[in-house]
Amino acid sequence: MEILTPAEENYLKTIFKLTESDGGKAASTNAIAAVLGTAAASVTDMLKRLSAKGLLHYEKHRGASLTERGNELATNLVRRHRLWETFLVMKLGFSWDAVHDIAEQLEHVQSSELVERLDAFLDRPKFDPHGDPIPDTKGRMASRKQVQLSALAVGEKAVVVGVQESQASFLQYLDRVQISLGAALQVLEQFDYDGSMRVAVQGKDEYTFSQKVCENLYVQKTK
Amino acid sequence: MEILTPAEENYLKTIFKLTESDGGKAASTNAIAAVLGTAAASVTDMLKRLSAKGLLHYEKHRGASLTERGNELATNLVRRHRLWETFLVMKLGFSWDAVHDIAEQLEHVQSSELVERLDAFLDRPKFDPHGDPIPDTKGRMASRKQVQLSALAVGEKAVVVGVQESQASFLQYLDRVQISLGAALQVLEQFDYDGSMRVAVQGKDEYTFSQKVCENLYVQKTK
DNA sequence: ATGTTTTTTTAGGCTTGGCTAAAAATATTT
DNA sequence: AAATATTTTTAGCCAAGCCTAAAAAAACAT
Repeated sequence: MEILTPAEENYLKTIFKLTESDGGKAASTNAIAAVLGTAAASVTDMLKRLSAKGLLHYEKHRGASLTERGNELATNLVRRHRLWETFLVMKLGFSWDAVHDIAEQLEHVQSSELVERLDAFLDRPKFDPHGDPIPDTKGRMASRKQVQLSALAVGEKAVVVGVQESQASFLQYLDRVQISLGAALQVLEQFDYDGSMRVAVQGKDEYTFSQKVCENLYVQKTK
Repeated sequence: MEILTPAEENYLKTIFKLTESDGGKAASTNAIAAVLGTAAASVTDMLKRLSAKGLLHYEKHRGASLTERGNELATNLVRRHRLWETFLVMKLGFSWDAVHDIAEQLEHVQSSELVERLDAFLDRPKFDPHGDPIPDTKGRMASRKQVQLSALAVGEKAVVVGVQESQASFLQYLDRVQISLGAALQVLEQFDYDGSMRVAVQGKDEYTFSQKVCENLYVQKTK
């Protein structure tokens, strides 16, 4: 496992995201520069260096795409980022939209044992607080895109697809309020004061769920 | 709050430790170089830069000592380091001697809100797993030097001076086994298998304490 | 007090990861 | 297909943080 600098890791991550969101096409110099907020010339420089290290394929004027090794490292970085975001929200009580910048720093801490223990501490979550899947040690991840119930706006409809923490007491509570995997929900009202929500379950019953419940429930939006 | 690079922070921390352990005398160039593992010439360089930033007093051939501002920043870094070490041991289950290198990285993450929330999450601990005091936001810290009971060797004697987590259930347990603040202990036997210890309490009763108990009990060594 | 040893500083270089300005290659228009 | 516009690369520069080798200052010994 070669060790990369934070800057190198950020390039890999950026190229990873760009190629992913653009169906596997090579990432262009300008696009990378735009994401990282650097000059295009700096990108060209770095692409040469990373290419020499075997982490990406690069040909002049032709953009960059990750090698298998580069992909592995980038996926692992995404894993670290999403685990830290989960930690910040679930354990430290940050709101899910305030954690990105801190996770950007934490993701560069080098220690595979730390990541492994953090994963275990969080009960091996499959999704981060934004609903993005967390890759496992081998880079595999769920493909489903889900969000916390608490992230929905009034009026939105969704289907329950999972829970973050699956303690018996929480599952019993869900049973009590008629919620099971696949249950259809619609947000009727939101109370900023304590983060609770009034929600229609299966189009008939209405319940008010506390913030804690809303954050533990994962849903997929529907129309 | 100016932002320092990790390298700058490390210099401040080193000078902080050196002047502290040497009764306030200025830290010498060579001593700093030895701690950081860098060349003396590099230290001279950096001392000039930090002096220009007003973080330390530096005169040629006369060593360096922190200004008030430098002291503040260094103390805050120590706070962050010790909080992260506490997190790694108490929450992630690292052994207390394996956390230093990881904390060295985590301490450089820039976010005062993160540190504040981490502190709260850990129940505002006063000492880290090595028994060193954790400075509070204003830089104040306990002066007592204490260690976890689990850090003692067979035969060593000590006096109970505090607990890490002070939930009612733990305090009740202590009551049950005759332990209160100031109780005299002597380690009679240690079981590597599960980290438990047989301990003499007040020179008369003997109890076997689980690893969890031994890690939650803070003691001061006696002869 | 003078010479020797140790410590510290200066001088000059190197790498990383940035920058700008100009040149070259590629894409797009007409 | 030629002209124009855009993208990318090259060339040259910079700061941070490190290095080595040599010079200078301070400390120690005789």
